[in-house]
Amino acid sequence: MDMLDRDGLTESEFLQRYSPGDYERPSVAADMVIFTVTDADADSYRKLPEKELRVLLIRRGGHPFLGQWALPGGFVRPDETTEQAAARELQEETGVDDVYLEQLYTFSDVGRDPRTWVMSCSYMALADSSQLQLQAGDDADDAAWFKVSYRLLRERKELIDGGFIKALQYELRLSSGEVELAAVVERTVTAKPASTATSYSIISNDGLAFDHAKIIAYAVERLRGKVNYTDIAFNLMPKLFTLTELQQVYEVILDKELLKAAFRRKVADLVAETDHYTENAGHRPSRLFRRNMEDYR
Amino acid sequence: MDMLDRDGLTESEFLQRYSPGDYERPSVAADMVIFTVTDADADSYRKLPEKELRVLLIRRGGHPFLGQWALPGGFVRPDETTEQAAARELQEETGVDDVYLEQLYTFSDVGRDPRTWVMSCSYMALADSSQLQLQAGDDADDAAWFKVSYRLLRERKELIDGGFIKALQYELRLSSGEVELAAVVERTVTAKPASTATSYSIISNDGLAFDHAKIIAYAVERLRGKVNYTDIAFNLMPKLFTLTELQQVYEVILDKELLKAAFRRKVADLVAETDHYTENAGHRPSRLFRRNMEDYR
DNA sequence: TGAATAGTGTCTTTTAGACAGTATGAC
DNA sequence: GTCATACTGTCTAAAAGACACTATTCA
Repeated sequence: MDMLDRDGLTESEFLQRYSPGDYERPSVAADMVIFTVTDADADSYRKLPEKELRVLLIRRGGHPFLGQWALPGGFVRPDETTEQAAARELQEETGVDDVYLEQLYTFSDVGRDPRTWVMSCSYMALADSSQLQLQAGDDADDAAWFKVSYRLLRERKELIDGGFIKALQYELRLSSGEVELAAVVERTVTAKPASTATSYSIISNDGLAFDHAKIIAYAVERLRGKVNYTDIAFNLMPKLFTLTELQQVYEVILDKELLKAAFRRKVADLVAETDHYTENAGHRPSRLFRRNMEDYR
Repeated sequence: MDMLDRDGLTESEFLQRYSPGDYERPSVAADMVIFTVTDADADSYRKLPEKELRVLLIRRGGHPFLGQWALPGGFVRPDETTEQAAARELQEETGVDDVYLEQLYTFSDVGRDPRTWVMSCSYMALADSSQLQLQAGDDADDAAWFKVSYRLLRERKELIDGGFIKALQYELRLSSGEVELAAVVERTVTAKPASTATSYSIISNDGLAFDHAKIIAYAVERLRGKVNYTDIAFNLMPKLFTLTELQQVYEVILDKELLKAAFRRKVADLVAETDHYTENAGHRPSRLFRRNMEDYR
């Protein structure tokens, strides 16, 4: 390119002389909602264990939010993308690097970090629990996998002039052993004649650092939204699994029971059967399946 | 909170003494893909005009990418969210402030801005064209509304060890009067046994600044994805519209013809009929509808 | 009257929901 | 045989696709 600008400079001349101004810049953190699905303790050896959706949190060892629980994350460096920063943190926290990673949303509320101007570019990671070391307190950090519950608590709709406001409050409950965290997050849809806007806010929060309740709520909603029309759930499954296990994963994500026959029809093209079966259960063995890579939509 | 950290400080003491380190921070820009739908010139007064999906671009008056076309946007300031920055830029560029705004994705590729470290937090805005001044060259800037075409160009699938790579190339064409811009963007899905990853890359680019071809492609895909299961399209409609116009908007977004009867069934609950009709068309008048705000799902 | 669009009726196909039935291995 | 789960068959209901038909205005 040889175009000259107002000062008669070429692009390379311009770039050589360019110096960034000294206006303020934010720090950008990559924070991660790492989901996995684990087995609950079975009541009896004959019953199948229930599945639980879990998320990794880290107990803060310093101010601010000392003693509270936060999502794993860290600051993005100049030589990497936000995604690479997320993958790097994930590797450091969990020791795995080959997991599903999806950018969620960039949170930038003023004052969301009391120290300084920090934006959070958040990611959702999905990992098969059999590849993870699930023990808490692995690092010097106090890390733990929390069971996730996210349920509609209250619903309010109000008609306004030519539109409406709809507010949905969801209760987020996180539990790990003795530790119980809870928060209420509200999603508000404001529909006006010309435009519709959606906003999230934290109504109450007990034990979660920063605005991380909002980020986790956003992640659960994204996961629920995608589970039905994508094959995202397979990122939570081991290589071989039974169709009942796959259904349990869908159910624990959606917090809703599904009908077996309909579920099997729905996933029929997504899975491929193998010649392996489960063994030594107190009941009929189940065929093991793997993800079907051949005819992907 | 009166918890003390390792140094024996309370949270407020900690914050008072806190000083941000001098490590490098990125600039964060809010860039916007502003969509609207306009009428093409009708062949005959008796025929209905076709609809066109349009996006606002600004011709760069300085380096880098001098003379090329870029999305409107600007840097986020410390006292505002990325969304507020986007809304502010939108107001400055188009004079409207009551439009639909949705965060898309944060692009952070290293070197995406040749000057310095800049991330782009991108937004999609949807506006009713009757509220906009559609003339180009409104500001001192050279601004124009480009007709958007986004079509699948090539599809490639390759089976790899235990997984596959699927690459979809889309051609993005933007035209405004004599100006024609074109780019090819590839979406690559890499499915491995443990995880699936999706990435976007620019294959070719003629006339678009920065990585904005990728951002526009991402916006079109988001819009197409949401049009079928949300009421997002109403943000592109005037207060009163015919069902044929609504269908045309769906069709121009999806780049696909829809069946009239099925379409009307689908949107039946989303619209409310009025007692007004179109007038002076060269054919039977059409009932005007408005968006139904009463029974929102 | 005819060109062009508005709007409806109905048949078929597909998909989802519901539920009952049979099958099988460990004890 | 019994328990618990595996797996299948089939009826019904709802949604989507396809297409033809009638209705209405204006030049």
